[in-house]
Amino acid sequence: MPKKAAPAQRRARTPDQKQDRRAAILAAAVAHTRESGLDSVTMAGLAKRAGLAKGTLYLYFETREEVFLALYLDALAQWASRIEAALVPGMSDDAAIAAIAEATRGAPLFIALASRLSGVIEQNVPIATLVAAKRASLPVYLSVAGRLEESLGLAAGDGMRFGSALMALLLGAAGMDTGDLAMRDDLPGDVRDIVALSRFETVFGEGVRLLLAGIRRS
Amino acid sequence: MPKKAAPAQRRARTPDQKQDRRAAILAAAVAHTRESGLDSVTMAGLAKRAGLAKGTLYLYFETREEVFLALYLDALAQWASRIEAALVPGMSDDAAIAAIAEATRGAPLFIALASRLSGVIEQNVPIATLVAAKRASLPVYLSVAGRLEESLGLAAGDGMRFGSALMALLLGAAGMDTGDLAMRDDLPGDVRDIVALSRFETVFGEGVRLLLAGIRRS
Amino acid sequence: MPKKAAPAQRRARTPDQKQDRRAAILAAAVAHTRESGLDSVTMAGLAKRAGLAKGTLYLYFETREEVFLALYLDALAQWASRIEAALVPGMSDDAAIAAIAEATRGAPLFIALASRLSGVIEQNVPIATLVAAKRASLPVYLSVAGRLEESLGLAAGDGMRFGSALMALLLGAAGMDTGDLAMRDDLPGDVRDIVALSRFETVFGEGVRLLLAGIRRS
Amino acid sequence: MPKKAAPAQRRARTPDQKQDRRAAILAAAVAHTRESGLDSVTMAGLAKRAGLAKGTLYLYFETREEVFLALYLDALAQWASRIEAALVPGMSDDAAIAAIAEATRGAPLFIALASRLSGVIEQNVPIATLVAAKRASLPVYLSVAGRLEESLGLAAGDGMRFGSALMALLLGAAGMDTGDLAMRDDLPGDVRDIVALSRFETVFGEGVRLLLAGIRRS
DNA sequence: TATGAATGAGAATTCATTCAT
DNA sequence: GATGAATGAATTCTCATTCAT
Repeated sequence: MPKKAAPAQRRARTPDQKQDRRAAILAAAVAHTRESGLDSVTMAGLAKRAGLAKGTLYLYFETREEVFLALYLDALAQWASRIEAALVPGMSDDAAIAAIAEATRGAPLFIALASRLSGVIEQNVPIATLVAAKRASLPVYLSVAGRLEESLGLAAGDGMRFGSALMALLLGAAGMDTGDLAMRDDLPGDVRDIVALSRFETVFGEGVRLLLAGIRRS
Repeated sequence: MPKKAAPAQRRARTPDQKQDRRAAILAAAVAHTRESGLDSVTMAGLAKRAGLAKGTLYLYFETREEVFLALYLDALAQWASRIEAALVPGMSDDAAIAAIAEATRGAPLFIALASRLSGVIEQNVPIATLVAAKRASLPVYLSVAGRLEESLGLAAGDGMRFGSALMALLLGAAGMDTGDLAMRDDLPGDVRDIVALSRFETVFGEGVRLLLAGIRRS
Repeated sequence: MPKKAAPAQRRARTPDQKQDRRAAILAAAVAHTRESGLDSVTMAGLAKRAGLAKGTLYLYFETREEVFLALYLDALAQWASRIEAALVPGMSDDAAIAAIAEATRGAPLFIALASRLSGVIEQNVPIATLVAAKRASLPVYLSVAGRLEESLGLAAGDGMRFGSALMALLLGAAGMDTGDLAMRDDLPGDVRDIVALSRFETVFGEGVRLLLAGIRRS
Repeated sequence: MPKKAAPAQRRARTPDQKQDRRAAILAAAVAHTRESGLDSVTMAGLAKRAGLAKGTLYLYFETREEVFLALYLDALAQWASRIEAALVPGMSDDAAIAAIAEATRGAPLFIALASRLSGVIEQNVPIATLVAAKRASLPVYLSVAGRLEESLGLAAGDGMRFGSALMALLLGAAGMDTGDLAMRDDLPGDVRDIVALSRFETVFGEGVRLLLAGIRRS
């Protein structure tokens, strides 16, 4: 007796529907990442979470890395809008530093993705997709740079210089962060002190302060 | 099921000989990394390259990550000595910036290892080894910080503040670097320009300049 | 690093086909065991023998132990049906003893699997699978027990008591069996006699006789 | 500068000293087994525990299995003496059953070793050692058999017949035992009942009762 | 006698991707 | 468009045993 196949997911025919489904996949990825970390994202898990079959994912993204790249673009846009919202013209440097730190604190996904961007993601994505992504990200960078200039009173061009350094600092400080290590109670006190030297909060906060002072002076 | 054994490599019996063998393993790892990248290092490959049996590696390092950690400590020491040798009291800021950039350029292994330090390496190493590593690295950091202070005429304490930010910037700029991407000739011109924005040289160089100006001002 | 894939074996799409494929894997395992013993079963070997890729095995069994557990359930069912077929109401005790011994002789796989059941298999199987297996085996035990009662004229409940002891005796006698050892011609005569004391046939046969006499008397 | 080797263990020269060292190794094995189980015994662990070097072990035992075989002979002797001490002439069958069960309960090492005897140990031991072991164990079996006869009033020869079946039952019941499984609280009630059917205590106790009744009747 | 450095075979499992249906 | 069965490469670590010293 031949059995019926399991009923397939309703097909997405219109561009809007396809866009929705794409968004649903990304949402599943975000949710999974929040719970279990970026590295544990698998295509199978994503599919199940999105209520789709594994193969279907490949109708929307050519590779796993393409999912991450799309995720990155979303996260970048979000981070940018948080930063821009937090920066207001005429604010003090201290306030700006605090605002930047605060906006960044809330964007762990952005940090995780940005760290992997050049190392892994860009190596495994069709060139056309990469070109599109680069083109899509430029205006975001420019926008943040512009906002930095106007809110901090920087000279034209300094927004981008400051922004680039800021981004590097952000990634580096995140990479140096020892995470839960500082909380292990089996660490000797002196070692705990050493570990504390590379806490994200400290390194990033101090670094931003220096960068801002530097851009003012230059 | 009893296994066979077999004599092979001359045995390292004295502490000195054992130290040498350990160093030989690390040297093999460095050589392999230089050719094929850090991620492609496997214990089997390492063993073959060092002319040892796989099991022998585990007499010297408990896990693969412990190899990396040892590698990091060596690379850190080398980087530090390059930096310290390049920094001389009384040098101009521009000269210092160039010296730091130059010293770092020659230490790609250090950068690669540092990037993975907290993310992967520290998660997979016995706590005792980690403690030892942390304790071993502190004097190196302090030494670099001291050298920064004396050569750049920084106030006490500013060497460490500057150094931490410098390290973060270094890692971040390395992480942002798009590597060979900028050289692909199938990239449209506008995209190539975008990619160029995150070249390591540029980002790191500009960033160091800002940091140094900032520490001077603060 | 993306992996390649490749089409190969015809796909099992319907539940029936999947059941067939599952059975084919188990058949491969049985064949291999018969030739080389249970302990030499490897997933790689199984895959090759079944004409499948290694990964495919894991679509049907979550772990190696799950294969063994499935094998056990099959072997149990077979052993039970052999026993039940051999036991007929009204047969003499001697005939029953001979029948049980005979039925068991032909089930070396069952014995091998049963020996490992609690020691290894049950320790490495998802709890849900274990529960299902336990539930599946109960009716078999009950059926054998019932058959023992009706064919041997045992009181209600005595079938299970006798059956449990029988199973223990079976496993123990199999475990004591020295196998080929008795046939080595480099054994001194006196030692050969000692070894003969623990031959499976002897120990099991005598033991069953005692158990049966015991259950009759009790 | 050549370093001194670590001071070696004082040499055992007289037969007594050698015997002592051998005993020390076995004692280490017993201690380890009690803590972590038989399967986790490694030659390296044994050496460390006995305060010897790995190579030294091989001066006293040719293979790992030979250690187990020696362990078995000790455990057998102990179990036999417990059994014999517990069996007194004129005792009731019920008392005898209880005594046997009790004596066995306290000999988990004996059970573990006996289970592995023919399967693994005897396969990996030099034939001469095996012959010696077989010859050494016969008088023990005979002694137990004799004791069974005199304390239970069995006919000549029945002691050995009963004893063989008893041993098989013992091993089999131990092999069927599900150990900690019965205590897992994530098991459904019905499954827990099934698991309980193969508890060592129950199966062995009931089995001995049947065997004894059987030998009385035959 | 004692040491301990060196050996190396051996195996389970994951998961991105493809493509027949 | 959607499905999900099939693929197969890729890698760490253990430990009994040997033998040069």
